[in-house]
Amino acid sequence: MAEMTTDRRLVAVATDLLDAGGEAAVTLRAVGQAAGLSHNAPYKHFASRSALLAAVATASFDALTQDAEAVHALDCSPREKLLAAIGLLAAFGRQHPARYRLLFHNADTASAGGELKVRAVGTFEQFRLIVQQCQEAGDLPRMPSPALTSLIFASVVGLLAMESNGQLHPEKGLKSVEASIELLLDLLSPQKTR
Amino acid sequence: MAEMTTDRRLVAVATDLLDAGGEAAVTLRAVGQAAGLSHNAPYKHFASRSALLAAVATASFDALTQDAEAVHALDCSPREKLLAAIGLLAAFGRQHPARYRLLFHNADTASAGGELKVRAVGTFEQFRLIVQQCQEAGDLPRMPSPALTSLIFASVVGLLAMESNGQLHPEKGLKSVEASIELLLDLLSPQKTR
DNA sequence: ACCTGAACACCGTTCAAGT
DNA sequence: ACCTGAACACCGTTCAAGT
Repeated sequence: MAEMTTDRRLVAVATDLLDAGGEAAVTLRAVGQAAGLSHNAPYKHFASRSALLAAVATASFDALTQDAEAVHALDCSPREKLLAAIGLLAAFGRQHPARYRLLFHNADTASAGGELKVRAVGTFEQFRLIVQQCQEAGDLPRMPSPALTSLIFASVVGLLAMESNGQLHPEKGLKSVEASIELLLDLLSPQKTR
Repeated sequence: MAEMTTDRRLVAVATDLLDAGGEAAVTLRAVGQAAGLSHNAPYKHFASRSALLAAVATASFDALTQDAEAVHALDCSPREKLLAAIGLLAAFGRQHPARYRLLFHNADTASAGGELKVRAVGTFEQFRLIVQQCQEAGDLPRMPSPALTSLIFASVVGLLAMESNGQLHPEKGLKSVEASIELLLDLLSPQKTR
């Protein structure tokens, strides 16, 4: 921890600022100061503020992928794995809303390519492997796993967006993210016995 | 058109700037100038930049609701209505990505209440009415319509987010937003005969 | 009631130096 | 190679005036 390249420290500091105060709080001046450097030092490691945020996103996708891999390695039923992986994403979105937005609802992230895109695909791939296991166990319909995974993944992303937007009103019959996803999985299940 | 209160003109100008150049382009100086006023005039009508953007969001939810009402009044099958309403949302997200983000993925919009929240609920309600018709026609499972609507609505929102993020790769077997939604509706359909 | 202009404290970014 | 400090052109916001 103590021995960290300046690049990594800048990314870590920017991540903390993002989590603590939202995207507006990630100013290069604040990043520099928190890293014990001048307001200008970030430019020696990143081409721009956007590039720094892209590095934050890349690292976050990586962390998310690692967590999903850990879930994949868990010794439990595929359906439980899938729910755990979804819970992972939900927890991330709730605990770090600004960072979650950077990963899934940001224009710059969207138009980025290279390393960032590769890492995002990696996160998705972990989910796909778990969905595939669910299919093999008969918990989800037999069909190409990428199409099914993107549908389930999108549902989670959309539900989290609605929750974060305060558009999921339990008092009006709208279920929580978790309950909605369980409902979806039940409706998709080939044996509708649950 | 020519006779417009200053409030409305400011909202219209801000909307155009948002659509044309993204959220960063909506500066109060640019808004004032485009409206033929000083950079300071917006403050006489809106408490802050956030308040102006909230007014933009409110008006956009309104327009979206009106369009959905028009679809609801269409003379076609419920399923076609639902697909048309979803197409409406998809077209909006693709044609005005920055404004779409303001409506569905913005922290300030999320924490807003009052008029803005009311309008957002109005948009959702139009979708719910159409979903309910689908249920009555036997195209969707019988269950409380709010829970089913939020699930379908969230899927659309999430798929659009993934598409906009470039995370929907057709070459990798991930279907388009429209194809994914049709897949979802087919999987949800009580009579799996389609 | 509605608008303007100057001013303040910020920002991202650039550039000429420093070690 | 890595960092600093001054400077530039922006911003949101405030405030004292103007009509």
